[in-house]
Amino acid sequence: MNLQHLRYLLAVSRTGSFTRAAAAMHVTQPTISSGVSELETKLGVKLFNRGGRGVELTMEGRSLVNYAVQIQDLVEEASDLLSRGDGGGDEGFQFGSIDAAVIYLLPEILRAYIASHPDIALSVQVAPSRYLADDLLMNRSEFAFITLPFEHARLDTLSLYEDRVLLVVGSTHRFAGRRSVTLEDVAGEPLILFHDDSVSRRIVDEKFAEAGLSPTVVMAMRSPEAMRKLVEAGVGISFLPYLTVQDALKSGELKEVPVKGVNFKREIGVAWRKGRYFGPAIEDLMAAIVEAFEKTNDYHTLRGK
Amino acid sequence: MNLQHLRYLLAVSRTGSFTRAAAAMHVTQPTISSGVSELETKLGVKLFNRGGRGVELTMEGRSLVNYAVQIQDLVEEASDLLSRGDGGGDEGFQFGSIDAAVIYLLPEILRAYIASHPDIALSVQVAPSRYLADDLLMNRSEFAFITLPFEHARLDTLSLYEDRVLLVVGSTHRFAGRRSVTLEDVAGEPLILFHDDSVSRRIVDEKFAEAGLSPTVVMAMRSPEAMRKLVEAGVGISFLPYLTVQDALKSGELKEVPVKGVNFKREIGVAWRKGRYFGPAIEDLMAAIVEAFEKTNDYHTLRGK
DNA sequence: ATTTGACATAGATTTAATCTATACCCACAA
DNA sequence: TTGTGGGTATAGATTAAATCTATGTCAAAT
Repeated sequence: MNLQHLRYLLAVSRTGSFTRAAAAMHVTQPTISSGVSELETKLGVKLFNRGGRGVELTMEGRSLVNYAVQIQDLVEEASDLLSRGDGGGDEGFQFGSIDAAVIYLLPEILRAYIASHPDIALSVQVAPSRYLADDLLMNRSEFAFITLPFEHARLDTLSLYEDRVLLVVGSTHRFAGRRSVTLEDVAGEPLILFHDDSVSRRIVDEKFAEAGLSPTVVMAMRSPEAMRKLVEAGVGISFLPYLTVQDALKSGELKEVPVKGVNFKREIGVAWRKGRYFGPAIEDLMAAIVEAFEKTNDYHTLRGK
Repeated sequence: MNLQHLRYLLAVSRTGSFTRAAAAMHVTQPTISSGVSELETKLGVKLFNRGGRGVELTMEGRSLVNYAVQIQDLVEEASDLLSRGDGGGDEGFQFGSIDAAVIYLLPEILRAYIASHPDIALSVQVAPSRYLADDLLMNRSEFAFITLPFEHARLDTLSLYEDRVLLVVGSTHRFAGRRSVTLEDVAGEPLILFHDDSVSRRIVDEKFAEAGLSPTVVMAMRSPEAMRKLVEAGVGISFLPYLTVQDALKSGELKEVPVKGVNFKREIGVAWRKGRYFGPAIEDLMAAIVEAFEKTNDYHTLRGK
């Protein structure tokens, strides 16, 4: 398969005919015929149903067209970028992070990096893990701090930090003084949890399911800050990562209550596109990060160096 | 530029040498040389700095490598899909929607569609507009209901429905009986607004900025349902789309208060990847949608048919 | 049945990719 | 400096691929 084949495929799908596609591509009709039929042979599927009056795409043809459009767009975008001359991008880059990491894990590392790289403009995108993964896949960010485990065929991940997920209640809640509670106790309370597309939520759901319990979820949200406020206000109780509630625990606005037989954990790590080539500015930051978390060796192993 | 060129580029970037890349690709070294130099000529940029001891990527080279990896992945994914034989996908598809649309605009259309297409399994992804756009671009969904205006070079959009955005307050709030309030009045109240990556939020922010006011935003969220609950509970007041609060207004749990000189609107529409080829099952649903909103002609114009 | 508008096939021709052989370049060491 | 080794560039021959011209075949419409 090559790009020419895909161009012919698209021309035929647009025009609905080999002959008209040939005219549009400024080649002769047999050229289109053999191009398409070579594609069909290579892939082992029929792409068009030939009729006496033009052709129409098969199911498989449609699938391939949808890929071909994407591939062509990428090729065009790449050529445009480089031909225009601003293909460097030495002056800054963007990375992604879940809010917990950017608030509690990164400040010191970033401070040092910015001090030693005054000419590099950093841009941080804060969002939930699954959206950061899209940014990575679409080249909108270089790497991202996300919640693990996060399996994706095109991403490499490296775990950096393990965080406990605690049951927290408002300081006036009736659980506030308890030495511990059971999972049954928790299931009977109004719960404020992460949305069900989040890793932290999945961990909690699994435990309830194991125990055969169905908790009462009164609100599902994506922002731990908002959840913390609602728990403090007594709207419900919640499972939140230690990082996001440590200050509220110290100040006494929230109370941790151990849950018998339950020990929730989540990992925070860094993810990047497999095979991605980092420039020196980015490689420096990655080095600082993996050093801060003492994962330098793991990182080099993953990057194959 | 063709796929072979990109393969050579990647091989050189991996091995750090034309000679080793040649060995890895089972061709001779001059083949790599001419392939790379042809790429460089076509694009008008130098991709590698040649030194006496191997080569290293330039800035532009790195950019192109990052595209090349993506392009190769797509090509591979497409071939795998079709070669494996399950390239059809006639039995169902996924589309995206913001929650307001799926709750208030679509039920009747979907009911009719499912009745007439019993063998098609629909899957709906509910998320904010910007994330739905990613799903479209990455071929994870066929089309999506999003908030407009939403400009993107690779997406076509069609506006379907215009929705008013209202100031709503809890039934016991001191604004509840007022005939109208001013924007200044609103700026002094605790406000619960959408996150600042949402279209509806942007509309509101712009109006405040025009008037030179800086409102007190006590909470920013993505879920209008959660926002509605908080407004009903008296935590603050909010600007919410009519669609999402119509029931609460009728039941009296919320009150609308007109704001002098302000008339917020947002549009809901459908978006899809430019040039995307819909199968008959999808085309049927699109037809039902554009007919329900009386946009059939606009749709055909956009699709060029 | 015949005509017409299309796609398929064969063989010649042009074009592009690749190979062999050799020239050249740079860093490093004597 | 001057050779030497590891590495890339260039030329010309060769092979493979893409495309063209000419013609065959098929299916729908009349």
